[in-house]
Amino acid sequence: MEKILHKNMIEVRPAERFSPRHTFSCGQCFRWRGDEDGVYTGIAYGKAAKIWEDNGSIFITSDEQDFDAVWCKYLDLDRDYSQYDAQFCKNDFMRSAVDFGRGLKILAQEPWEALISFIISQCNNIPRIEGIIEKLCAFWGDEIEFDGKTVRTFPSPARLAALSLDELAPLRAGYRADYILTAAKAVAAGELDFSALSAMDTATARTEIMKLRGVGRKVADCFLLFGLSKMDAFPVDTWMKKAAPFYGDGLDITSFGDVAGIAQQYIFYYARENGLAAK
DNA sequence: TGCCAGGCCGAAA
DNA sequence: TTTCGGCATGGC
Repeated sequence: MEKILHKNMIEVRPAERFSPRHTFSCGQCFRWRGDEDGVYTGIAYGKAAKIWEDNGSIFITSDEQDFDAVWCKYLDLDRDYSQYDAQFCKNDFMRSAVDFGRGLKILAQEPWEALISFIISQCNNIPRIEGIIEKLCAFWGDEIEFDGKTVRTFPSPARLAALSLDELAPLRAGYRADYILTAAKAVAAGELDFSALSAMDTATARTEIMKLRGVGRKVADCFLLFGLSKMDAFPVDTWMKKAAPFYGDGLDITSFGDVAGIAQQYIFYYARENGLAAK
């Protein structure tokens, strides 16, 4: 991967291993917005940026320091996913899924944001998930200036922990509000330590995070995969169950071993975008 | 209008 | 251990 410095912008090439569209619209994150030109705007680790692809390169509005400290890791740019193609493409279905989503990357999201985002996602549809998270940030996030306007970060655990259920009511998050508050209080009180979880093996970390009220196997594995970059975690949701008869044709998600989570994301994205139905 | 959404909890079997 | 009703809300 080649990094080229421009004024207020970093160029990375070649671009074929990273697709902003597939990465930001494959259902792993809820705060990146694309415009009609394919320019995506979002916030991570307190930094805002625009990211787009043009003429074989990826462009990121960032200085070199933020690129090295935040974006390179967040976008998983150093990992070449093509190394998994032979492993993933074991049948026609998997070949189609990988072809469809080629260029998607598993984002290294902030653990706290990933946890809350996927607590909100449970039994919910994506437009509404995005709406609830947008309100969450608008109400309680910190202001930062970007591109001539004010944008807001994802609110801190302490900020949310100080709220009551009544104060969370404007989110219209339903029964999930209680889960959000429970998680915020656990993190703010130091009972839930993301660094400690990160150091654990996946199975142990899963057992620990599932002790939180409102966190079952599905939310836990989304948190492990998208929030702690544990690539062997593999969330199984309704779409994955619908897809199972297809990818499971002599194949099992666990057979993808320590990158099962990446395989899972190809399958989920392909199944959802193509309205895959069970046989 | 009714069905469904990147589910989870607690009780019953 | 598996199954199942209830849960809040709103997108489609």
